[in-house]
Amino acid sequence: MRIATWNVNSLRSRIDRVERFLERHDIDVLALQETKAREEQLPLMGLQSAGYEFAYSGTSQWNGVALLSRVGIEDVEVGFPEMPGYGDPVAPEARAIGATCGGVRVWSLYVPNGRKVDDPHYHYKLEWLARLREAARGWIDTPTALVGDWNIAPRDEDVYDIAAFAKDTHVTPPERAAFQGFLDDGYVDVVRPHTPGPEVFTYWDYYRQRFERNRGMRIDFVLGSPSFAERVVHGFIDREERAGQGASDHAPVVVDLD
DNA sequence: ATGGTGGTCAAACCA
Repeated sequence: MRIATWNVNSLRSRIDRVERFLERHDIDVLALQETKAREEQLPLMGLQSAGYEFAYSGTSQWNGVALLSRVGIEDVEVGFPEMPGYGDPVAPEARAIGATCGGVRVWSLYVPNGRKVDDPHYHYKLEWLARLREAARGWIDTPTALVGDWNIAPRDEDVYDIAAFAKDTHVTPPERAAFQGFLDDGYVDVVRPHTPGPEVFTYWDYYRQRFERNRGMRIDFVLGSPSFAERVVHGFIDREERAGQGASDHAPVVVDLD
């Protein structure tokens, strides 16, 4: 079984790329983030005729998470839809959708963007991660994958120039500690062992030819529970998907299970 | 400190 995650930065504007990606890599389950549409706006006919079922949660033009599966999709659950108190048009959205696909629990995650250190969104991000971790502890003994855009670069080598991020989110100790918490609980970054070397990125900003210069960040991850991780035989980042006209700013991340 | 590009939806906000 082959599972992928991709921050697609608008599903409608990239539906052709999504369909080609699924076909090119023979994907069974695809977790999407930043779908940027209400469910009724989504162009699903081609995907349905290709045999994919769909679970979606998105209430505005921003964000939105989805799961596509051609190996079944059961017990769909929307996670963390609302954390009151921020009075923010973005925060009330659901940022996680989970389903059991082919016997594996997959959570498509869009971890909040903290914007600036100490911005209310930054604190919201940390709080959201703490709540996710609490829930994820309960899933550790089942085959579970927490996949998606974590908006955290866990190591210095996960950004193109750590000095350039001195005052930025994504690399602060509290964010990294939040990410490490999942590892401490037993989740495993199942892709990194298959992508050796520093500066192996999943995201490159659209500006200033960051992709062409490989000035990127590694912020998209597949964290597997032990019973998931032990089934992973391969993983890779589809860097080619970031190239050319009409690319998302994120590349898909793919894992193979036995 | 700002601005660079791209998406949504047609001004301003988000990444």
